[in-house]
Amino acid sequence: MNIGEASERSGLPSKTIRYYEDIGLIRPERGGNGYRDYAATDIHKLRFLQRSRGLGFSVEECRQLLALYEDKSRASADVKSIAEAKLSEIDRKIRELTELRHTLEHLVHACHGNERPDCPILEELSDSAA
Amino acid sequence: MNIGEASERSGLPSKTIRYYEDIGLIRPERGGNGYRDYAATDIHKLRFLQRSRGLGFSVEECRQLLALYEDKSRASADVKSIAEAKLSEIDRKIRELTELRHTLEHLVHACHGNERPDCPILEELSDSAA
DNA sequence: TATGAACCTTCCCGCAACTGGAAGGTCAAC
DNA sequence: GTTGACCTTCCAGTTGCGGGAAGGTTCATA
Repeated sequence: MNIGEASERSGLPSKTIRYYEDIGLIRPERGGNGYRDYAATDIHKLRFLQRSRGLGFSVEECRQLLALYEDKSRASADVKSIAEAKLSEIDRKIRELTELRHTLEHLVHACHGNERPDCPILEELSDSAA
Repeated sequence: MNIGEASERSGLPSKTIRYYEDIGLIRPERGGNGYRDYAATDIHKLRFLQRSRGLGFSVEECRQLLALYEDKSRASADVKSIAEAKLSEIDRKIRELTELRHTLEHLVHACHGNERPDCPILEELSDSAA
């Protein structure tokens, strides 16, 4: 199957699929005309990539997950530890964003938002220790 | 003052300060030896940038904020609207990450994390509609 | 049979916001 | 005079693609 259909079936843009090939995540066959030819297992991998990227795994993490997926003798603990690391990373990001939210909300509430030039937001950014 | 001291006082790496100059955010004087020479107002701007970047504003947003900061006739409403837009963007990111967290936590809990190869995480990534 | 659209190919540039490193100039101390 | 810590510019790399050029292939239609 050509890349266009692979794109439709996997939910990934053709550009992305070519990129994944570039960085060695997938290796489709080539037809006599030079076109990429995707087999069912390739589509499977592409969908796997689409989902794991959607879950916030980096491409390198996806590479690890894909390797574990193809290694029938791997322990589920190996996969779990990657997922747990990602989980705590997500937690950290949520914490950081929440703090940011508080600070910014405080500033927004303090600002009158009128036609006058005095603005607590700029004052805070400029003067104090945020 | 040289870039090293400007770096210490602003909390920004020298590389970043040079980059901000490259993209036109600051324009320090130059000494006879070609060294950048930072005045107090430059340090002020750099700290402003350091804080607003830390609050999650993009460099382009920082450029706007800096322009508003320097424009004594601007209305505080202009600043407030930028901050409010950023606030809802942060909210959106938090929501997305929270959803992600739920999905991933569900998978992690479902996985035994032992020496056996069966792993619900990989099964989910591979088979179903995440 | 021609031709036009819709595919496909490779290649290279660009994004954000820096970071690292190479090659070289300057300055202050010993 | 020489060491070492500064400073300079420039170039390349990062992440994960997207845009677009220049060209080949395939298929339907006039």
